[in-house]
Amino acid sequence: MPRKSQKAVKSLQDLADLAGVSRATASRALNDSPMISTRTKKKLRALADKHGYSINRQARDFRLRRTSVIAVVFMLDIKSEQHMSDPFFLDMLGGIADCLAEHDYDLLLAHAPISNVLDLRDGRVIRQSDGVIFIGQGEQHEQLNELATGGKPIVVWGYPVAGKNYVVVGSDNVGGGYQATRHLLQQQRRNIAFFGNTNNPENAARHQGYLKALGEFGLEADPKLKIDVPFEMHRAREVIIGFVESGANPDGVVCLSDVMALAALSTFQELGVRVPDDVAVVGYDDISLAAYGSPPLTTVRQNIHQAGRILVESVLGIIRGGDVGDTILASELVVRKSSCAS
Amino acid sequence: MPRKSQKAVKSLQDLADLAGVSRATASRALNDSPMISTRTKKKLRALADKHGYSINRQARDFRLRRTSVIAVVFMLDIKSEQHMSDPFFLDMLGGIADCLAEHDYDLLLAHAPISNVLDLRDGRVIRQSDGVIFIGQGEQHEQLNELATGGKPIVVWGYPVAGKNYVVVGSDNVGGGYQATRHLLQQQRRNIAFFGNTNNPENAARHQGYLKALGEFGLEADPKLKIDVPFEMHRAREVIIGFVESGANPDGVVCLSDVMALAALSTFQELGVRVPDDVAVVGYDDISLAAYGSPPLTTVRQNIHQAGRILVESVLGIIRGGDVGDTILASELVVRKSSCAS
DNA sequence: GAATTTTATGCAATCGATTGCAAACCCTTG
DNA sequence: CAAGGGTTTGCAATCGATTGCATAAAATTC
Repeated sequence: MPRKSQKAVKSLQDLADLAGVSRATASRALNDSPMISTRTKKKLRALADKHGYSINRQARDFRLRRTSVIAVVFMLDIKSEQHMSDPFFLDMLGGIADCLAEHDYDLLLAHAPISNVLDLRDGRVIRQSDGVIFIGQGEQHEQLNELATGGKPIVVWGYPVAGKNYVVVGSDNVGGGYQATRHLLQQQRRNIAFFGNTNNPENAARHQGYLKALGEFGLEADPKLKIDVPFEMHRAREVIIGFVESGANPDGVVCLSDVMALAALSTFQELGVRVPDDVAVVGYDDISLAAYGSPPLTTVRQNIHQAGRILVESVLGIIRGGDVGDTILASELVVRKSSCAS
Repeated sequence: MPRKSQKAVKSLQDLADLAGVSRATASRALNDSPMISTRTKKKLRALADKHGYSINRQARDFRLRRTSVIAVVFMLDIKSEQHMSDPFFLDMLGGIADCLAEHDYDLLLAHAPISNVLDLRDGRVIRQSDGVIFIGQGEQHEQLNELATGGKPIVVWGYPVAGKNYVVVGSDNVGGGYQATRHLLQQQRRNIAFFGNTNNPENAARHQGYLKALGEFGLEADPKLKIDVPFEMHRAREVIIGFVESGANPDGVVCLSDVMALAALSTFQELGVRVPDDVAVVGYDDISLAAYGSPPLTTVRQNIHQAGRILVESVLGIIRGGDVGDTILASELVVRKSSCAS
């Protein structure tokens, strides 16, 4: 350990004084400007090291009129009651946080339910960030479109909609819904229910995949088998109980999330409906708990962690002025032995 | 909608010009300074409203030499492999985020595994925040102590240790471990295992509660029944398989988290050990999935969301210069019918 | 050695707020 | 009406960096 210096070197000025140069030179030296001689650079770097000087990012960002903050907004739909405690969100958040950290950006989390994203314009999320990542489109496609035209870099996790002018990162939801449904059909199941709210583009696409699979097997969807199950477990349970007691009798269920599927599994068993004998269940997301349900859950995996990284790369791309296009990731059916009879 | 003004009012100076006063007066008016007459205040407020002016927090914070940021560090122990995807973390994060937002603070998330918290001193977490919340003490009691003496406001979620000089918020871990164990003992179970790593104060306290309960029933702990199960599901499974195959034969298990308990449940069943007939399992945390395992999980509930809020109030209290003491929240056993025979 | 080019450094304005102190204003009152 | 007191307001420095432009120093050429 080097001897402690007389007084802390807190600002660039302190450092410059110590080196006998001006603040300007110190700044340029540390930023590796070509205007500065190698000798001076070396000297200043060494001095900075020795005295533990590190730049005041707040001051720098202030001067450069930027924030080094990316806001992340979880579009929790109040009606469908998806919680931020859905492990899906955390996986994604993890990917985002990792990638932002690598690029030296901060993460500002907004998690309150947002009834209208345009309201964000007056708040910190928009004004005090360099860009925003929205997780989910909700039913606010129009508003997102308007926000995007406001000049703030925006990227949305969801599904491309005709006429959008914001950047989308998403997974192949049609394919996911299709694979899940076909898997059930291949087991000779013919009364396949669809659990979940489809009033946002992402979920609508999965439903489209569901219809496509049914079509290939020459089936028509039974509207009674499509119900709007909330994402929250306790409320999901209530709805599913109502569904079963109303006499519905599916032999397969495609769910919009694993949490929902786990609730379904548990509720069916509670009601004496055997899984997978009477009804097979397929989930979505492949959260880590999926493998540990009983029975373990067959589900559609999206690479959420990677998705988080791509979201970040996309906003940063826009900030840098690049021409950023949409990204659609593959979905993959993960078959586990028991939630669907093999 | 009022007609758009000629040019955007972006800075205080713009607003002051518009009102025909100086920047200083505008600043004081918006901050409700007693130096300013009511008439001037009203005028400036109205003008600010009308032209959609809102203060530049970055500039203000810069001037006031503060950041309005509280950092949250999850002390993920590499060895025990607890993930941030443990729902426990998200619940707590939710409480923290809510409360910070109410106080107009930002949240900076640090989630990488931290091998030595003192390393944080050079990073943004410490330098660019007004205070830090640590979730968990890990094995770094000493380092936390040193950090706390560095003058940065710090609050730790964990369990009070003798000689600490940082503020702790935690729950009654001794009581939690005690209740869980006693519950099993009351069902005439006598070979009760303890799953999880106890090398941090929080978990050690739970183990102490476990020992206390055994003692009250005149039992001694069997060291073979205490094993170091990782928090991560897949790894937990491996360890539990090893445990059972080595001939261990507990009739009850106290786990350090629900995720671990769910892994235990599933692994036992996979191995043909019946739950709760052969072995009863108690978890910790009462995550929302706990009620939906099969069988549903008996567990110790901590009010995590509230804990998050208290953590925030505590750091802010320290920042304001208050005299902040520790907080210990109650733990409550939640008995569900099946993971332990009633 | 003087003139010219190249390279390295410094001066000072700037970003948008806050605040101590001085100055201007408005009332009373003698 | 001038002096004295209380109320409002403005001036200008400040926080810690970046950067265009001017200038100084060094290197090159004649």
